[in-house]
Amino acid sequence: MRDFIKVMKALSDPNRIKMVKLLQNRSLYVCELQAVLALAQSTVSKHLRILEEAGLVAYRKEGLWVNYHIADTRKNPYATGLLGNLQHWLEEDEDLRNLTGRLPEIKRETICKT
Amino acid sequence: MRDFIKVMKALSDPNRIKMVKLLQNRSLYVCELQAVLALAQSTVSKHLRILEEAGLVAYRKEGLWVNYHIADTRKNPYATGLLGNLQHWLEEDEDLRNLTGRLPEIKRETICKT
DNA sequence: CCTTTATATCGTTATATGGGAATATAGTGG
DNA sequence: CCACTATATTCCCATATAACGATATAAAGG
Repeated sequence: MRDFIKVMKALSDPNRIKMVKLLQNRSLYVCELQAVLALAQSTVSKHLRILEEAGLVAYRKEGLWVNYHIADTRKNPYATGLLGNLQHWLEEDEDLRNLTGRLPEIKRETICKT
Repeated sequence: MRDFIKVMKALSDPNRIKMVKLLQNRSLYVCELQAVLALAQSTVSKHLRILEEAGLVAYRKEGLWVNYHIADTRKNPYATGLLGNLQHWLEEDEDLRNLTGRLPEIKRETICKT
């Protein structure tokens, strides 16, 4: 029950849903997500932690950068189920379309270096 | 997006999850749910409203009583999907097993009449 | 119309959640 | 070790949520 609720709560927030849908296109660095979503860095970091603890995403450290991607270790069956659904759900969402459309312009090199 | 979030939020609360799982066994009156879950009547009523607005449950008025059941109208695809998943998810949950086991003893006639 | 009973809504309170600024941590390069 | 950068954590504020009691509504029967 607790694991199920973790997944449900994680996917109850629009920004976290956007993160998951974006990551289903390709893996992203924290600073890239920050740029696409126009959120404070701390906010992005916190959301990612919630998604990670729900078993929805995972990360790989690359030096100073952290690359987030959809979790492939399917330890949590509810996460697996919802991620599967989300691959076809919300495809028509206007907001999400815009974000996804801007993904190609987003590159760590041009975004993160201040 | 809004509809999706409604479903996720509705299923982010343990008592509402229990309600849905119980209703997947059989339809129940408000007072029956109140008895099984040991919650205040107003609390049960509010939870049911949230579930109903998410498209997860529906009700039928029977005189003074209101009979709630799993929604069959497929207006909300997310509700349909999650309800499908919940038919086999959480089957091992201890807490839920206990509640479901007590369902046969629960009857409107003996519970609701003060 | 009045009473009774089942359910819904309102008001209040305690806790949870999302947001950003500030600070801490970690990795990289001098 | 020091400076710099990306990310994580902490702190605080505003809002959302869940719980209950009290009250309102609705249906049934005198």
